[in-house]
Amino acid sequence: MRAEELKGHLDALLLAALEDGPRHGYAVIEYLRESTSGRLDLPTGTIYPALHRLEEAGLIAGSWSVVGGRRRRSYRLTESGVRELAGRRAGWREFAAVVEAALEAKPWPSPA
Amino acid sequence: MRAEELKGHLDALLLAALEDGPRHGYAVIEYLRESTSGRLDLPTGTIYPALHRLEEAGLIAGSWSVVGGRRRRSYRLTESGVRELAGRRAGWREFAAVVEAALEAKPWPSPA
DNA sequence: CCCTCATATGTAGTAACGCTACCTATGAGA
DNA sequence: TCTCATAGGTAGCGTTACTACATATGAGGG
Repeated sequence: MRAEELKGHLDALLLAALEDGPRHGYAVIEYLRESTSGRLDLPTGTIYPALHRLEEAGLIAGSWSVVGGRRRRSYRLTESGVRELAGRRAGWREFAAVVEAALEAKPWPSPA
Repeated sequence: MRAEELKGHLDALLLAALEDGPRHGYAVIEYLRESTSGRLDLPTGTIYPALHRLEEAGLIAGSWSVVGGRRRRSYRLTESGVRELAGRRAGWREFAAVVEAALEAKPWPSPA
């Protein structure tokens, strides 16, 4: 699946990916791929700028480290990020409900 | 709710709004507002260009008429539009499933 | 008669954001 | 040596919903 239609929802997924502890960008990609059974495979050109945006917004905090000779930037949720994630989750449910209402506002909603 | 987060999904809603018969732009706005209990109130600057796009793409077909002294452009789904709508509905379900998987995937199941 | 509102359609310009394509660098394994 | 997986990054593009504005008619109130 392309992340094209993710517009406006990617941030929520990134925050969720950091909810159970810090991860670096590459690991976030793998996490999202695995947690969606391979259906969501984001390109690095999508992930890294998005993480920078979230850091700039103060929702996540990054720190450099070196593991196995490779430098990593690990991100953790800030307090603000935790609140934002909660709001995003609620926002998603609201959004999904609205789309489903509009999409399925049909006299035959369920198979007889 | 703003349609900002609709990016990539608005077309599906517009096609769905025309599924049970032709409507003109203004009526589409009202339909979407009512079918979502007022939660989705789209500005005309969003609707009209979007309808033009869909017509250009051959998914809907428009025709002018005059009702009560006011000109209207009514749109109906083309065959291509009907197929597109089916695909969009399937696409939505897939998309929603992916987002929910990523949003709710927890390595540590919440049941305490 | 005038003014405002609801109806009805439209455009111009802007901003957001995920994309493609590309670049750099290290460690492991063939 | 060569390629792949790992790890980070940027530049520029295309799409798309937005704000703000413009036009026009009919109905209703003052």
